[in-house]
Amino acid sequence: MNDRHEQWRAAERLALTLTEGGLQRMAARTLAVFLFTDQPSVTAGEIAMRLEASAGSVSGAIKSLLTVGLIERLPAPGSRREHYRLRDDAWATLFTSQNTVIQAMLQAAVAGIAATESSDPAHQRLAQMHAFYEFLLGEIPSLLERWHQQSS
Amino acid sequence: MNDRHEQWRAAERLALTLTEGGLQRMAARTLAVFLFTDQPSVTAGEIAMRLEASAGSVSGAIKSLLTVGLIERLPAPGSRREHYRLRDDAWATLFTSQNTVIQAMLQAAVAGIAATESSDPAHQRLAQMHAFYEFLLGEIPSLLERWHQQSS
DNA sequence: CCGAAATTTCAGAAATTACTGAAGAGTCGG
DNA sequence: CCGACTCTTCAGTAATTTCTGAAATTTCGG
Repeated sequence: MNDRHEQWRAAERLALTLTEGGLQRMAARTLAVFLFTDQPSVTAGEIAMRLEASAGSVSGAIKSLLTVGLIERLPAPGSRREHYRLRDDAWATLFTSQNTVIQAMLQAAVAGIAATESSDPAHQRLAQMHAFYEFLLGEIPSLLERWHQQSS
Repeated sequence: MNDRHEQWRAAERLALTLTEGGLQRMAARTLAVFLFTDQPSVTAGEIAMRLEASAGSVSGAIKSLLTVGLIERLPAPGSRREHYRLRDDAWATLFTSQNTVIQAMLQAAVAGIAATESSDPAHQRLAQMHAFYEFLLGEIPSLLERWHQQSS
């Protein structure tokens, strides 16, 4: 039930799901390593070995995960290698970053509304779209607040 | 302010945003046409002309939009061509379809938890992940309910 | 400061994904 | 039913994305 092989299968499957969710392939696999490792932190070299991937692609993946805030660089524990680990609020962060798309949709709707006459059917459709994404965006803060309350 | 060219620029920009959100390129551009057209319904041929794309790629895009429920085929008005239009609840549908990823994440977390001992740090991380996505999934029904109440 | 170990960068290769064009299937008017 | 018109399917191609490998850079121990 807890053999390494089974864990590894689960990790690869999760990586595929993360890819569905918009992460790049190698970034997703790297994130899976951060999740499933039995150590408190990992180095780029360990990830490369684990995934049988080149140091270069791992470097790129780590960079992108750092950028979106899913992992963090640890204060060097005297070693030459950089240590990284999954951030505590990684999932909420991932969720939030995906919501930037919502803002973009909202702005696109605004632009479309401005470019159409109110008599144009397109105007109506864009207004509906705008209403939905505005609603959605408004719900997110309280949603995250409820989460933080519940998890603390 | 309401010239066709400006509208078209807005449509192309929205298509790009939709692509960010996970739609395929041509499906996104097709959806933009459904939004910005000044007619109540459009045919595949009109879309192909508008996008300067092949009939084949438009056919594929329409098929995928039908599958996720963003557009609908209209009862044929006596013409030989099929007419399609954006569905009323398209945006809520799009939102919901994106949430299938959340369910997949949840299941991935469950699988990981089952594959690790509780003493393993990975077990803790997976439990946190599970908690977040379970929370998220639980919030969605009431969220959509509030939307339907507000929009009606 | 120098050398070793690790990471980052980047050009090229590989793989994946998306589009086209043509052939085939379906459908409606006559 | 036949013929014309439209849509769909699919194999091949084009384009994009992603990975690798090697060189350059950074960092730390000595």
